[in-house]
Amino acid sequence: MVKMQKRARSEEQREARKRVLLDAALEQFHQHGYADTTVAMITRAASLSTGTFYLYFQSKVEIFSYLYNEAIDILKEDFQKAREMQASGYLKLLAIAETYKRFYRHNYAYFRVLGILHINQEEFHNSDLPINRRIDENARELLMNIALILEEGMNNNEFRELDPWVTTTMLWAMFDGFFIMQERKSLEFAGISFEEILNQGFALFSTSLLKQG
Amino acid sequence: MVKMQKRARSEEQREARKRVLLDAALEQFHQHGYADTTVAMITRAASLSTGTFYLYFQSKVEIFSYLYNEAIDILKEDFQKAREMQASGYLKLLAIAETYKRFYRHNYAYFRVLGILHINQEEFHNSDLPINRRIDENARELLMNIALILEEGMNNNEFRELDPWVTTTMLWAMFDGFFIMQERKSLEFAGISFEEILNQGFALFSTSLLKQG
Amino acid sequence: MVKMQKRARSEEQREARKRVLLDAALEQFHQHGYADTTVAMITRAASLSTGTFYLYFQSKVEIFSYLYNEAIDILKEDFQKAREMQASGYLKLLAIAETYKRFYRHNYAYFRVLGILHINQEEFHNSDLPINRRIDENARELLMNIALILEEGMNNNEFRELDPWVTTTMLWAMFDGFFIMQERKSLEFAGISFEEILNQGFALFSTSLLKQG
Amino acid sequence: MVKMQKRARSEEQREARKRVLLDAALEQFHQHGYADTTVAMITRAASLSTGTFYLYFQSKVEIFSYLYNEAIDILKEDFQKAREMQASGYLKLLAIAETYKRFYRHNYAYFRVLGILHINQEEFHNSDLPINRRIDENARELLMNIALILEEGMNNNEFRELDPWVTTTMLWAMFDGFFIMQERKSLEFAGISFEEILNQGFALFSTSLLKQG
DNA sequence: TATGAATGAGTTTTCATTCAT
DNA sequence: AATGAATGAAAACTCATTCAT
Repeated sequence: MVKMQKRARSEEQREARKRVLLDAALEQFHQHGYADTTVAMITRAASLSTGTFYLYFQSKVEIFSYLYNEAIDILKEDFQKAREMQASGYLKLLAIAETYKRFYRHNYAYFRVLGILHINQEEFHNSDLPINRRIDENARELLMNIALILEEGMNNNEFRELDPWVTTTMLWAMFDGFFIMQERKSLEFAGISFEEILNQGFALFSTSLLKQG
Repeated sequence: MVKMQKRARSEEQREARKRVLLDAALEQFHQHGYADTTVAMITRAASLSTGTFYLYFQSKVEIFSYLYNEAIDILKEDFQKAREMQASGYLKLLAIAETYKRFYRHNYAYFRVLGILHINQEEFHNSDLPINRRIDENARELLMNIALILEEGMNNNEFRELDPWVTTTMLWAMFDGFFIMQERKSLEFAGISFEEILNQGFALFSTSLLKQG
Repeated sequence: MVKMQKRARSEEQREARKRVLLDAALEQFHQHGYADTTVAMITRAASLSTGTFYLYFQSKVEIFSYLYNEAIDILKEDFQKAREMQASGYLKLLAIAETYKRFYRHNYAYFRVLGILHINQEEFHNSDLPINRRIDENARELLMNIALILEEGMNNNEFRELDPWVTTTMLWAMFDGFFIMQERKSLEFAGISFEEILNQGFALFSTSLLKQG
Repeated sequence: MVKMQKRARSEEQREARKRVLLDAALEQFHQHGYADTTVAMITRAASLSTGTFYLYFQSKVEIFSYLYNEAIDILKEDFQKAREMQASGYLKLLAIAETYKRFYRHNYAYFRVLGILHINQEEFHNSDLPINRRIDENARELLMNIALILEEGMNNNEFRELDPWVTTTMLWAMFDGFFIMQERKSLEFAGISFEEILNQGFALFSTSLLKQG
């Protein structure tokens, strides 16, 4: 019993430490990008030693993957809420768009993590971490929310008949594209705000989707 | 047609040698990605010495930028043709989509270069090469073709009234997203082909754009 | 006295390791000169890895600067003793000359470091290390000993009235010249020993300085 | 006969080219120091090609050696004049000092070459060029002028009896020291002008040398 | 468990010199 | 003889990861 508790406490501590490192990493990646963030920078920010890092994470890539996964978690939760709303498919999609905007405004560091992943892809391809499988799964679940909204809308005759999964993927790709544009400051350069482009994208997407104009 | 000598004396030969290096680099980047391609790998593939590389290019980033620029050139040429077609706006956009598919099928190495840029963004932000300005200009010209098609279509009452530049940017972002997806094998993972997603994207885009459903 | 462990944890051990590197560097610079000594050579001689070097010193220039500073330290200590002697100015200067000879005989590696600095000046001008400021200060203190001996001798009517600082500088320049000559083997070539020239120099200098011939 | 002339003319041309390269090199070394001057910089300044350089000089070291030798030539000529003056030994030495000052003022680029040699010694030690032997010989001749003045003065009972060659070497070392100091800006730092230190050095030297104070 | 010292592979770039033209 | 393109060795330094303490 006592032992159990001890274990529990230390497990708790372990999680707390992990959290500290994750937060520090998030901040550093946000500030300096992936390549220019060293493990030492993360641990310094977390007031821990370099070696400790490897007690909690296997590698620099791994901690990044965790953050990426968390980013998806954040989105997923809201996507789920959108899906479960009592409303038309159109409004649900609108809610998804809003979720994106919120995410951009209130979780900018996580938002950047999503962008950074694309930007340092190569590094991640080579790593074969279990977390990566979880990410894929998680991303699938995230997207499933959209796919279901689409499917439902089609069944309700609200949306046109399309392959829901292909359409979802396309939508997701579109968002990725927006992230990339934002990340490489192309939007800034073109004098277009992130929200503007997002709005436009959604407008086009939903217009096209709706059975009746 | 230029006979490859041991020394490139004429301007023509010089260009030929540059070409050899560019081709070698294209192949290496295609095979191993940017970070994992060393200058030595490029010169070895070109049967030249390391030092020679720096006779023709300032740095590894620069040669990549040239390739990127060439990729845009390839697209631009066809975009321009699409724009100058005697056809409806819809068909012109279709031609643009076809161009993309062709590019993907016949210029896969260049296609990857476009993807790689996004992926190694950080590296490129810091470099302040003249070529980068040219790239920006080139990309603008490329996109201008789309913007003009859109504008024309709007004037002809074929397309709905939208901000052409925002819409173009959005379209471009969507394509970037497709590149990224392809690059990180997400499509493969989802069991969707690149062409399929591209078709879908265009279908959605044009459907939404056309005044009459 | 500090037992050499695989890891230098204490400050003391850290200093010991620094010492090992300094000694290795001293030996290598002595053997091969500055330019022809690589960091790898130093660490190999110290049985450490390249990376470790940069744990203790910022750069190759820096470790050299430290050695240079130590060379001055060695001289300074003896210069100070000479200045504090209970003796005439003449004898004090003689003691200084002796110090030089001892330095040459017993600290030849350090002696060469002094010569090498002159020889690789350019390299050092560009580096803006904190140690360099310390060196300047240290050199000033070293010379101050001579200046004070001169000043005292002038006050005592033992030496002729001259600007002590200019005279000190001149004396120091003369020594530098001897170092250089030795370094470039000119003396050897002329069939003159270092001690001989040193004696002669001091003889001339002091003769001229003394009020009464 | 015609052939002879042709030969003569081309020999002349050869010398002219060499001169152009030497002048260009002198300027470049003066401006950027030895290490930071590339062969390409020299040939560019001479409006010639890199390869041509090696038609006239064996290496970068060699051209430097030639310049060094020329610097000695310039001094030697005036030293000789000083020696041949109808005047006391003291005045002759004074003339030598004046020569030095003139050299410093009017041939500063050459002056720096003398300083640079000391500063890049290592590089020169390894090279075993014939010119180096000539330099040694030339330097010997240069110094011989001083040695002869000293010897003559001793014979005339004007100077004290000393080993002329050792004394000359010492004087030369002293000058080298002044060059070094100037080169590394130590004098500037100490607030002492080159001429001041030179005066002081000569004053001390001659005072000590003269039989009667 | 925590620490942080040690490791060492890995890569860009320069430039004196050579040599094909 | 002149050119300038080609060569390729060489070296400092970083940083993710390991491992002695």
